[in-house]
Amino acid sequence: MLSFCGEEKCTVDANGRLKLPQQFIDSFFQQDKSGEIVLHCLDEGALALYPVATFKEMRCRELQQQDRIANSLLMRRNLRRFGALSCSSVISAQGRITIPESYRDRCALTNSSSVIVVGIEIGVEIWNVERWKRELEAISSYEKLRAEAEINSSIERSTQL
Amino acid sequence: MLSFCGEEKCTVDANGRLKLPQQFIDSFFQQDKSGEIVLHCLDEGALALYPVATFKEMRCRELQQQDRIANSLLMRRNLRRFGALSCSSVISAQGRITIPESYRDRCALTNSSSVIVVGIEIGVEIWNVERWKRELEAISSYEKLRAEAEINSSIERSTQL
DNA sequence: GAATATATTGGAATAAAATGGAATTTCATG
DNA sequence: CATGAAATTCCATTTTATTCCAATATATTC
Repeated sequence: MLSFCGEEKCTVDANGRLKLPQQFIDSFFQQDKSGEIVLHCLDEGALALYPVATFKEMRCRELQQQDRIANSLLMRRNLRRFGALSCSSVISAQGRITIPESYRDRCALTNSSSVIVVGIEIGVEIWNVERWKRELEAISSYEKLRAEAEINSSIERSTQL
Repeated sequence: MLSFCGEEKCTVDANGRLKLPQQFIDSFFQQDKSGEIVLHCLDEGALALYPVATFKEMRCRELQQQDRIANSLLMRRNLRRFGALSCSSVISAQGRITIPESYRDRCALTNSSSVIVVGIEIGVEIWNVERWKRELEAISSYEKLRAEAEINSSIERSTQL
């Protein structure tokens, strides 16, 4: 069974909680028996959920350079980005997670309304319905550009032989 | 559970005291049973709170070069910056800290009004609401530039296959 | 140096919100 | 159509936040 794959519609309840689809719950518990996960707001305007180990892997290098923090604005900004926009949570016995209010606002996940939960192989992302539609379009148009560029450069190369 | 993560709204009371969110209190006591912390005014116009050990770690390298102090204006200025704009405090039994008046002024934290407490992985920062909004925008626009550059160079590379 | 006034700190009470859990409904499957 | 699982809603409990008051410490004036 593939982990963290698929796309499902869910609803955020009146208190800002989200019941995850069963398959994703299983995927998270498979990686971490405690059900502990990290919520991280992406700049694209969606909320990513990662197993704790996956997130720590992403962050470990930067956190080793503490002595440079005092004198680097760029480093402090990075700490802010990951500190402020990430928090940990535990999947409850009911399979729910609570999304902090500021994260709901940032990711346009309104209470008592539908969201899309998307598997991303190493975790899941929670998207506002409208934003997810646009993201899919962006993915598609990028692929078209890249494909076109690849074909064009191939033809150009054959004319230079 | 991740330390020093998340973003929360709090209020400074009429006497310049701030009740920290429980999760941050826990993070501080986890690092230092005494609840002793360092307050440091950042040049970005926010107030950073670090566990004492973390602050010392940030400062130790510079403080070891005492022999150079007499001959370096830059070093003396750095000593002033960290000396004058840092002080230690203890989290009270009620989970509150008192912010010195001069620090409140510098960081635009007015009494009886809301502030944002931001986790930065190694400590927390206390921001004026408006300033934090601008800081997030700065972080976000930097990310967007970086993302755009990444996409462009990726397309360029697919023409070189 | 003492008395009064002022500011500062600590703590408790009330109000609000978040959390956990159960019950009902819905959906899918046999 | 029946059964089981999952999802949603609702309610009770606990935790957290805010406000207010008392006690202590500090400063000022006489």
